[in-house]
Amino acid sequence: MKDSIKKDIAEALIKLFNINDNNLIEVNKNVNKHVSSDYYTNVAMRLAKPLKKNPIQIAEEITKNLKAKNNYIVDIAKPGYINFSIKILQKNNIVTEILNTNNLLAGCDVKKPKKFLVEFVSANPTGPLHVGHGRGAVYGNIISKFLKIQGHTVVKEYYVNNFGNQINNLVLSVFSHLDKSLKFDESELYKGKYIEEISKNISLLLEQENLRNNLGDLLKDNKHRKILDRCKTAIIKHVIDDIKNTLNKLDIEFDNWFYESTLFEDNLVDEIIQKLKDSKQTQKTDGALMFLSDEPRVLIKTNGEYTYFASDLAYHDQKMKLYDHIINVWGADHHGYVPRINSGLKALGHDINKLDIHLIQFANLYRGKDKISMSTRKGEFVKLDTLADEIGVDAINYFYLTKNKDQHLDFDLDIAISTNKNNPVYYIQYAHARIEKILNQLPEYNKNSFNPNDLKETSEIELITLLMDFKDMSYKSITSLKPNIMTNYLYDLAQQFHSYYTNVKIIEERIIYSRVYLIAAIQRVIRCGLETLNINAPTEM
RNA sequence: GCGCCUGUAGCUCAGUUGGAUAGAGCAUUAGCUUCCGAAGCUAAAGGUCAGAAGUUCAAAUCUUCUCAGGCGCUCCA
Repeated sequence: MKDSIKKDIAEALIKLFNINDNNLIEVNKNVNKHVSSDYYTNVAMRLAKPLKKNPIQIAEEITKNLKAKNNYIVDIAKPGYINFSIKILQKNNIVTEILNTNNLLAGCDVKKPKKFLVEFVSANPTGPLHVGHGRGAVYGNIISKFLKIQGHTVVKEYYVNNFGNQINNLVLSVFSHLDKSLKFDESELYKGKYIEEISKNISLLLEQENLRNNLGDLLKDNKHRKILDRCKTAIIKHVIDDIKNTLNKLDIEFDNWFYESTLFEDNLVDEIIQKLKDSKQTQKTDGALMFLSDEPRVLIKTNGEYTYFASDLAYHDQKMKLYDHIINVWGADHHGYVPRINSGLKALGHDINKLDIHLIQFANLYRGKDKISMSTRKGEFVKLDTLADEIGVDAINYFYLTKNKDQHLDFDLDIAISTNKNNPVYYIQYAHARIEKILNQLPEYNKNSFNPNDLKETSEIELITLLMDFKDMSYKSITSLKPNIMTNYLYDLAQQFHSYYTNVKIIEERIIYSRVYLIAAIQRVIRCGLETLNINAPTEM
């Protein structure tokens, strides 16, 4: 509808002023409560200056030259708006359109599908996922889905940092737990229940090798290197399995688990360092190798170890070659790292427009007024598992997705577990279930036909207008990767429906079947929206 | 000190590439059950869009500055 209005205006402009510029014409949904129209355009005001004419006058001329006026009513408002009201009968057809369309999201398809890599979660394998990881996990998963809906090919990848120092600290943490007499830097050690669990496994492994009582020697002595590596591998596997279980619980599945260590095994890190050296963008400072960015950044430390920066560049270098576009989902605390990666990749000859780094702001969880902690190191955290068990996957998805990613998010578990209208997930699902109940009582409603003339109540027109918006709204949500647009819309729709339900009785002695079609269409849209967000649409609750 | 994100009703937040008189929910107050699920609905009240200047016919939205909060400025990960 919006498109056909736009087309009509475009034709009028060519005819009147010989202006052929589609970017000039905006047709927007009217959100102003004091104006009753559906759409408006500001084109007359934008033309006022170049044409040196009064915008009202321009609006009048355009209005007179609109072609397909039979679908809508036009009026002009100061200082130069042209308002379009879709005729009610025309509007009401959206009901059957929704019910007869196979794929409501078909309009989101892109013309040229690309190969995407979406890298997300990628928490260091030094402990279980906690609630702090939840937002990035859910966000990464949903934008991957949105990209797929658009028709792109998407690979979801978890980048496992299994190489650096923090893994050594994890191993030491386990050993420290097994033998209290060993002395390490306490502040570097990981604590928490999971360390105990891992320790049990490792203890068994060491007993088999008769090394359980010689942990100190094991660490010092180079001849036990192989055993030590086996321990390390077993520890990482234990942590990764736990992470996989948690993600599984959230219905998040990765296509690929990429281990940092393979970059070194395949010599890729040295390759890109050589490349950077060749491009003369490195320098040696105090025995360390620096990359010359905004300021010198360390690639190889004085002690010969590689920094994360080095392996990250190797990782991205490889991915840039394999994909058309890469999205990294990072916590907002990493933002200072972005320019470094960009300049590094530029130096390696990559087009950095192919890389998008999505920074997710922190989410704070509350239980009533108590803030929930999430420090891995101290072992004081709530596992994401526990959260999933407590509030359910639907609530997790909804609450993490309902705010823009740039927005700090406070979310209260007491609301998420409540089963009343204070909980928006519940409220939306309830609308879906309520409709199901009615439709169940009228299984053969479609033996009666839909008559657009039946729906003339204000509440019905408002609902239909909302249904009409679904196409634009879902397009915007999916193509701009903003799930919060969808959550907000669904809440609005549920609200309108509940109000309608309370005020208009559908099952009466004389049933108006067009109303049944209307609520069926509402249910269809709610289900589609919820499924898009990985939230269940229950038929009863 | 420098950089990124944020600042809209008491609270949590919407607000479309700049458009008309600023939008919800919660909380508060006052109402609504012989009737499809009250797991709900209706209404009232609540605003210097952090502040200032600028651009524009038009600014919550764009620019600059100031203030406040969060985060980052390691040869940490």
